[in-house]
Amino acid sequence: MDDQAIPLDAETKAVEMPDDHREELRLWLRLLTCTTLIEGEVRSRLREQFGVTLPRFDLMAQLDKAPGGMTLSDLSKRMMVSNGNLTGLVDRLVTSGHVVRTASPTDRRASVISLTESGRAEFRAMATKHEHWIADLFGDLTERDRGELMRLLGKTKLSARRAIQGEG
Amino acid sequence: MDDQAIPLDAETKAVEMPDDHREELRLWLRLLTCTTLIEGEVRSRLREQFGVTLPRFDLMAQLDKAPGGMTLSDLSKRMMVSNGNLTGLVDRLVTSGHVVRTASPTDRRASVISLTESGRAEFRAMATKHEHWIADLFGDLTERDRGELMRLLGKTKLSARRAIQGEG
DNA sequence: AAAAATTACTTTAAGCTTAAAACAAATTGA
DNA sequence: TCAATTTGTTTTAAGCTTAAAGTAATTTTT
Repeated sequence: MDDQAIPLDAETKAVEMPDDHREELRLWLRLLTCTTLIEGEVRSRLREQFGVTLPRFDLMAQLDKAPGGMTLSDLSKRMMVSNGNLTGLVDRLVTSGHVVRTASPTDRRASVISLTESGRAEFRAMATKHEHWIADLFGDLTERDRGELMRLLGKTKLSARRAIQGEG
Repeated sequence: MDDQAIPLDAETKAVEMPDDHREELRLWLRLLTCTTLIEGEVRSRLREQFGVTLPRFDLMAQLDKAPGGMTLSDLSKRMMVSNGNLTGLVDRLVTSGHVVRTASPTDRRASVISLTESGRAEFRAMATKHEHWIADLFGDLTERDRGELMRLLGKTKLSARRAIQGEG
């Protein structure tokens, strides 16, 4: 094998070096930047225009999709946050009148959380605006871009899950 | 123009309805899911294997790239977090001996934050592992996938910035 | 040079978030 | 059946995060 000290250009280097993963790192940082950027803007607009926090909005969004309500465990899985986190979040939303806790008829440990009528109405108004903000934030992507990004993120999601399951 | 009440299938609907942005919403939620998934796993491994939190790691990563140190404002811009947040984060890292504050020679308001020797050594060890984790998490994407995802996220970043600047 | 505006940072209050420990109810297994 | 395990939730302690208000130093404007 030819192993002489021939200078390599950047392209070649990336291929030749067995353990260089700077490219994946840059990809991850860019993904993180996009999310942080958009999330921050959404958070800011929700606060300014509706006086609501993003976690509260996210929780109400989950409940809006489940007319019969959800348990804390369901919410925890869907929202990918800890159970303990939800206890406090739900408490505050109960206090503000957006959601109610109902004893589960089938499981005495669990309670079912649902939107109140006013909570649902308030959420729907916010959700409409929210959807427009998102459309605007992604507005410079073509339909083709969006489809392709969707596909690649789907693949990324599966890859991450595989890596997580494999180790955990 | 033919404007009769002909039933539309889902495909046609998406095209015909002027104000439906569910597709962008789904894209955003998927982006968020990917980030949350990966971030959670990285956070968990950093804690288990090194007893360090993700924000501490992120801060050290910024300082490692700036041998001369950085001011809080620099860090704030780079990390996209508030100034007040950094004050506490830096305080804790000073206490644990990972970073030092030095009075800025040119600006009496500012202090320069830099890694200590041991802080840098510790970070480098973590960073090596971290890079492998990321490579593994993105491991099922081909080189072509990664390039394409990088490009689309770049476009997304610009689009979001445009939408934010335009309103702000 | 003095006033006005900006910049760098800290403090505060409130809320978010997690991990870990605890508890009770439900399920599984012997 | 009864013990062991799992599941649903809460509590606790610590740390993260933000927005807003405040302080001090610097820069810009007049």
